[in-house]
Amino acid sequence: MNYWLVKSEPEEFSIDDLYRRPKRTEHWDGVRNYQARNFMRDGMKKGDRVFFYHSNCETPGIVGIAEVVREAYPDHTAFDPDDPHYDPKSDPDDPRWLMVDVKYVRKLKRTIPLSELKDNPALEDMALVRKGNRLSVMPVTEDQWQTILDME
DNA sequence: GCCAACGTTGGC
DNA sequence: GCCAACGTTGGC
Repeated sequence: MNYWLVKSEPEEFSIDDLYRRPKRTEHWDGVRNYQARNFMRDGMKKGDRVFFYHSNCETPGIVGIAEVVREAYPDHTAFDPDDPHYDPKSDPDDPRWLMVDVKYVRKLKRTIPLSELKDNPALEDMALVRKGNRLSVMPVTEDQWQTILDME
């Protein structure tokens, strides 16, 4: 099994929003970064576990766990001119952008704030804690996963 | 192919 | 709200 971390702005889509979705499942649309897309396309497999991270909010940090329930398929929001993530260069016959479906697993007992993640030497290789990193989908090693669960 | 300009991300 | 860091765009 592989481990991942995805970011979301809670005012746009929070862990509670995921919980309230039918079947507690939502498609992870709107990723418009090639590196992040490639992780979804090439790496994310059904059953993989995913840390849910809240960004751009009062206390940025890891708030919960989800799981991949459907592997990469075309992100239809790229084809919709009325969608904020519309990309005219994504051809429906050769989709440029992909998404996966993720399902709520559980909330963490507490938010693990970014500040604590940055302070833990065991996590210094995570893209998340490196300065200026904007990647919204990233891999997490098994050791990092366990370290974070221990922090919970 | 270079690189300046621009738009976005996201912590603070 | 500010702004540093980064990715993308497009002129040349």
